[in-house]
Amino acid sequence: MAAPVSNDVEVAEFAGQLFFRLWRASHTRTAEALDSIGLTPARFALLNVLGARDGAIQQQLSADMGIDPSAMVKLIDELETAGLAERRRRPNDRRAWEVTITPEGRRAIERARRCVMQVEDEVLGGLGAADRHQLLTLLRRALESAPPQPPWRTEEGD
Amino acid sequence: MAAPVSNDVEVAEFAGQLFFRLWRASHTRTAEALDSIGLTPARFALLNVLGARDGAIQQQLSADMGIDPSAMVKLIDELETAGLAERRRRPNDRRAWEVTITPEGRRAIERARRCVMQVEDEVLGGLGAADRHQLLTLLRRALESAPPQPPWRTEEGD
DNA sequence: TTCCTATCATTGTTTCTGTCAACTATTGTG
DNA sequence: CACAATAGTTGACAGAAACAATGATAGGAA
Repeated sequence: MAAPVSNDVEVAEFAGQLFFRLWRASHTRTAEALDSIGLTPARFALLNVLGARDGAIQQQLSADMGIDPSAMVKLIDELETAGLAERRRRPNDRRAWEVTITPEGRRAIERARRCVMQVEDEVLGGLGAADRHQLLTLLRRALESAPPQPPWRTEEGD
Repeated sequence: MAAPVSNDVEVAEFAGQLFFRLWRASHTRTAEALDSIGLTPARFALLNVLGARDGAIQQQLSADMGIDPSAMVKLIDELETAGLAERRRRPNDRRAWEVTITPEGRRAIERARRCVMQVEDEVLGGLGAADRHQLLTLLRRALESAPPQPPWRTEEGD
């Protein structure tokens, strides 16, 4: 068994590489933590979007998350099977399905958020509270001004 | 034709999601930019490592980059085919291959770095110089203290 | 109305990538 | 010498993602 890889910053000098390594560290741990409550990073990401965009149709959801509509189908299937979300026909347009979050889905969000915040504590643990807040602020500002993405593939939520 | 997806920060409230979205924005643009000089993000990442770890054997390189040894084989093959790197047997241990960067490889690094820095200007363009420096500093510090990764899969360099 | 086109969701297909196990060659060790 | 360990390589396999095709519905034009 090989020794764990060190997070060598010296060779990861570009922002993109830093983003990737931090995302990877966060993603792995998040996947492990969410697994205990039957979620995946992608499912949690969708639940999170539903928490703010409840009742949106699938097209809007896939656009919001930046994933392919066909990937959204599978994701919603998973949530529906788990009883965390439901489809219902949009009254005025029977082509579209509005996706709503169930009460159990809301409870799952709360549990999942605690998991994810704990992971975030681990990943960003080396930073003090002020630095951490500053980092989050800068990340959000950078993202706001970053060039928009093409209508995209599958998102790995966290 | 679907409209470009907005980088909606409101629903991406966790650090992992922000890392992912910023990495994705950076990665796509970097791939496009590097394509014009026959490179990929992964090849560039390896070239970059070779610039600092010239003469290292493949095992060390794959550990440094956090990718599988078998993935490293293919990556080096690509660089060798392009004349940017070379394998040579380690004198004392004929099992191991030392990987060295060629002069052309060094020139490729320079060209590639200009491409990548230009992309970084686009992605982080919304931040002022001071904020940008601050962000990079915080990212490096976070990565240094983040929990080490298991001996991992393929890295998407930038 | 009827026809044509566009939209929403879904399915299936194809392609690609990473993961893993096996294999060769070489080294070190009892 | 026999045996285990290491470096690299190969090929098979599984999973994911992108894309095209389909069915159902809506809206507009003749």
